[in-house]
Amino acid sequence: MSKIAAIKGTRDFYPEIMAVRNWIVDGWKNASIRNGFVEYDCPIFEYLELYTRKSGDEIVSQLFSMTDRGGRDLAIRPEITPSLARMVNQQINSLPRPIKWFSVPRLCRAEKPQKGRLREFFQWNCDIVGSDSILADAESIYTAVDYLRGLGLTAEDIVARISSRSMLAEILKSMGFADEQLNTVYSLLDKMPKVSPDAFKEMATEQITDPSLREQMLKLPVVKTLDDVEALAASEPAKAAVAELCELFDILSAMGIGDYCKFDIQIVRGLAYYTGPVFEIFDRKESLRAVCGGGRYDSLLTILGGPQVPATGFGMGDVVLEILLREKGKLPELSGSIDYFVIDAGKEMFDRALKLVCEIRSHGRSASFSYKRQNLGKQFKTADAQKAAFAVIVGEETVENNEITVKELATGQQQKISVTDFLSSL
RNA sequence: GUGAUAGUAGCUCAGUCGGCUAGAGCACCAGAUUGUGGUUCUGGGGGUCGCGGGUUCGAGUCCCGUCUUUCACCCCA
Repeated sequence: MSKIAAIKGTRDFYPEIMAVRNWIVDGWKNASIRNGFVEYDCPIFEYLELYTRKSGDEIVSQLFSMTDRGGRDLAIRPEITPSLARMVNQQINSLPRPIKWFSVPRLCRAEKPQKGRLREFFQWNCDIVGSDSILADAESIYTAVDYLRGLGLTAEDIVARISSRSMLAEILKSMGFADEQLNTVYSLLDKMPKVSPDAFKEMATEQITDPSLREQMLKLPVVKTLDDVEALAASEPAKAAVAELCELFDILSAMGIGDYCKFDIQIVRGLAYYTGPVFEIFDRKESLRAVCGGGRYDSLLTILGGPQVPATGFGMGDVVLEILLREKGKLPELSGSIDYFVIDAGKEMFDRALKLVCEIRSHGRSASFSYKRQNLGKQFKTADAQKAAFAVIVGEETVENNEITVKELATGQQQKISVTDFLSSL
């Protein structure tokens, strides 16, 4: 019989890797909780329409879909935000606002695997629903940076590049662009960092036929600061949008992460549903794809048949994050280990040793022992292989005066102690 | 979906011009020291050389296809 392989783009989490994953997920959960978010979850599959409603039919080729026995079209979740919107919609009138929810869903996308992108991964999501305050956007960005900063990543290591969809739209409109032309410019800006200036001009010439509009648009890549962009804001709405983004930066500075944040007009987040401030977090070298991305999406609940409710949030995947942390040497040494390994000094002491194992366990500490009756050397080897912190020897003196020998394996120091004292010290 | 890259033991790899029964290190298992490990010594298991076809007296090696890996593009919620 041939062996059956794992599906491409998926990972097996052997204990060593599982420890890393747990460490990452625990960090996400802690950061969420200390920033005032509460956890939720939902099914790993949904009606296909939940995703096509938001992203269009083209999305179907990029997710894993299936038909159930009743002929219903379903899909494994490629993201959790539509489910979040569905859940919020269902209880919209009874949930106290702002709703600050987080989740760490396992997601699947039918992608071609490459660096930082797999077909199955975990993604930390934090969302704030029911507030249109710029403070919510600030808190969303702060939470993501707070987590990364907590791992020891400095403003030298990472940067949150921030812009605003609504601001860009108002600027473009004040330049004379029509609503239906906006997506073209978004997509151009998004591609800009990947192509040469000449190639960029060529793309612009191709896609924006009106020469004066094109000339206006080509001013955008030159924009480096919010002051630059303010000079381009010709209309009142545009000025207001710039002012809002300035306020966001002021708040982020007040929160103490100003040095992690940088205005970048190129951040448009694809053609997604974003309606306001948007951001992506990168490594400073920008050799990796974004480790985190998010922004304001005020129309999603409406798209799913709910009322108009403002929302903002972000997602952070585990794949790029792990690569980044490995590169930066920020992954801790993690090893599964046990507290006590109990060794018998002879077959006739084994019952007593086994009893001690169970007593240690009932005190809430981990304990293990060898299944084979072997000499001390072998049992010590096993204790070492299992990375036990202490070895406990049960011998003649245990039978005679209820004493055991406890040896700290790292230092080699050992001492005799009564079983009673030992157990009460646990 | 497009292009490139690679695929030999659990892992990292060697394998000459196509030629005996395909190797090494690490890992794993077992022995050697009869109350002390992590760092000794000895031995062992484990491979249809990704899979399928072709060329050849003979294929890990050459050719074609296919699957998978890695990387980039498209896309990126």
